Amino acid sequence: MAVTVADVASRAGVSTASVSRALSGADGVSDAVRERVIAVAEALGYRPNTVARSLRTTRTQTIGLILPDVVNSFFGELAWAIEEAAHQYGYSVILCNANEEAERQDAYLELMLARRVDGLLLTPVLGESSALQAAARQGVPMVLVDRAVPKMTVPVVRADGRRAISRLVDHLVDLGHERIAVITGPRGTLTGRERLAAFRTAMRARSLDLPRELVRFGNFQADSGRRAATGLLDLDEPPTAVFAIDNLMALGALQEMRRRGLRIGSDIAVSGFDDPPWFQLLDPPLTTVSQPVGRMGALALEMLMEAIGGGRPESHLLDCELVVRASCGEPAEP
Amino acid sequence: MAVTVADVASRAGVSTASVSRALSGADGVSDAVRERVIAVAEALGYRPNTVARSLRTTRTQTIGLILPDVVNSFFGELAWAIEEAAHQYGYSVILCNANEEAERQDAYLELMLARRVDGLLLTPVLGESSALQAAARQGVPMVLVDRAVPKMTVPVVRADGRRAISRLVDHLVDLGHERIAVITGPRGTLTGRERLAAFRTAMRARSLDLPRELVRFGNFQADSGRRAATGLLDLDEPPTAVFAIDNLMALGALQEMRRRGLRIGSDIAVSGFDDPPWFQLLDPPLTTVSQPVGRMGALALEMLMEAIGGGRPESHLLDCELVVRASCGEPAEP
DNA sequence: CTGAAAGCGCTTACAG
DNA sequence: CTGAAAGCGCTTACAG
Repeated sequence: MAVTVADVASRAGVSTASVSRALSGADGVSDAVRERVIAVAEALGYRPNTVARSLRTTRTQTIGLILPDVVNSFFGELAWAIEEAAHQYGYSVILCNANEEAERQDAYLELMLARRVDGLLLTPVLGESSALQAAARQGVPMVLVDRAVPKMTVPVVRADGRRAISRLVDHLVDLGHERIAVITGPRGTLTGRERLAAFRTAMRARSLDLPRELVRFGNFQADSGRRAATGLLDLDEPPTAVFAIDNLMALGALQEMRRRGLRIGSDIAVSGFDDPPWFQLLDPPLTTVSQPVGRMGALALEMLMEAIGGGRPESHLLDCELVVRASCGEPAEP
Repeated sequence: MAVTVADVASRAGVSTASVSRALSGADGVSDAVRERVIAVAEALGYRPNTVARSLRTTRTQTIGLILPDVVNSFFGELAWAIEEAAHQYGYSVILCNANEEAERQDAYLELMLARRVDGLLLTPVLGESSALQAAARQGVPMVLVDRAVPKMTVPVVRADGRRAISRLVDHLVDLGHERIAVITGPRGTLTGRERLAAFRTAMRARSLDLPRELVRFGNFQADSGRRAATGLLDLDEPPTAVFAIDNLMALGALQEMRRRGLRIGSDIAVSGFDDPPWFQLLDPPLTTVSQPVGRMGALALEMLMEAIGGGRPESHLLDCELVVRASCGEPAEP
């Protein structure tokens, strides 16, 4: 039913080889033939079948993107930055939401491999993943984003929050806070551990204590932020400032504080991580550690292109930025 | 390099036909052969090449999703609802962001067709689209989401805001507002026209005037909301309430109001459209007309499955809900 | 420059 | 139940 190279060839009175060459822009065809073929293809409404092409060339011009939680605006933004960059390179992206479940991630990984994607971009979920190890061992071009996996040699692009977190602690301390709590990610995650460690280091640098009860472990989702805030606020001596290490846990914590009638910025200082557009719309606007999401996405894609081309891209660590707004007690902008 | 059916066949001592049958679960193979083939496939790490399968079966188990603006959280949420539903049906989704540009939409459409997606889900951008018309004429299974195209017979799933908008106007009027402004979408869009018309009808039902200067046309993006708010607030007699018909324009309007130091809910009433998670986090939480995004996505996918199966799914119009919070002057919940 | 032919890895009538 | 063979629509050595 659909028009094929054969149709174009017979109508143009040439071989399918010439049609293929003419249409692909390869040389080895006379201008006369090329023009005729192009005209005929146009007239017939020929649309190359990329499935057939892929079978022949073993390239699909498609990459797989597996993200752990797309409700999290950080990953939402990341997905679109990647999609945009991919199209720039002539690649399409198939995307999947692992929902922080290892089995789901692995199932999608298998699916991507069966679909013969040219490369894989993923933010691995917590836990062992045999599929991931296998794919890496097979040499599937792959780049990790935002999360590294302990003993894997796969290149990864991540953001380093240390500098910004240290500046955040300075900011809080300068505003008079000493009892500062942190809501971090699961113990098993590098992201959670690193940000917690950075926070702890920064506190120590200011000679401040970080007692056990002020460290709460969430799971990067809003509900856990709510629960963590509950625990903190119910303390005999609650913190005067709270730092949540992702935007969803910050959101949950804020909801709980609001529910209790606390005024952010005066009754309690709050700072988040990531910088979704609505952070600045909150009252007061939220002070936060912002990751360069767009650059991470674009860079991840470039690295993947390099890997697909047979190279061995290096890992990258980008710097985060402290965005000071009013939620820790600063005067709001006019 | 990768393991193929032929490899499995020779190792199992059967034909490729038997391998295919055994692995696909088709009948026409003895249990003995089936078991042997499965074991061998497993041992060899055989992963079927879906590209080859697709070429043969002319089914790709892939759908294309073209959205106009993924920064808009409505479409972000929609994308993920669709992705989720698609995977339930064993389909993968290739997604593209048309960025509200007709040429980009058409380029992606061509790409999807070349990739031989089994079906297409899209929210058409404003303006003529020959590619869209052509695809529809060719009978490509297709379902429109959120936006209909005037003379096209393609099935569409949309949300009807009329009832909720009428309730919103009642709500505002009951709170004493009479000078109510609306920030609507581009004149050319059905969405914009419909919501404006519904608003106008509701105002008339309450015997209220809607003077020209209180109707502002944006483009569904935050900046235009900001500009519209500027125009409204600069009026000699500014409105006491503003209704923005999408979440981004509401966001922009709120930013401008905040910039001017207006207190939402007391100095000015604001209501939005859609219901991203952070609407309830604003101070005060935003009253809004909420669309059933998840249901729209799931339904769109079901309709597309029907179309792919050769059916002619009917269009659907879902109802919106008015979510009353405090941004129009109601007391906040405890 | 041009074409005949092989082959990418599957699935599926067609025989037996 | 089983297999030999054709064919999906391309691209690309290989000859000429």
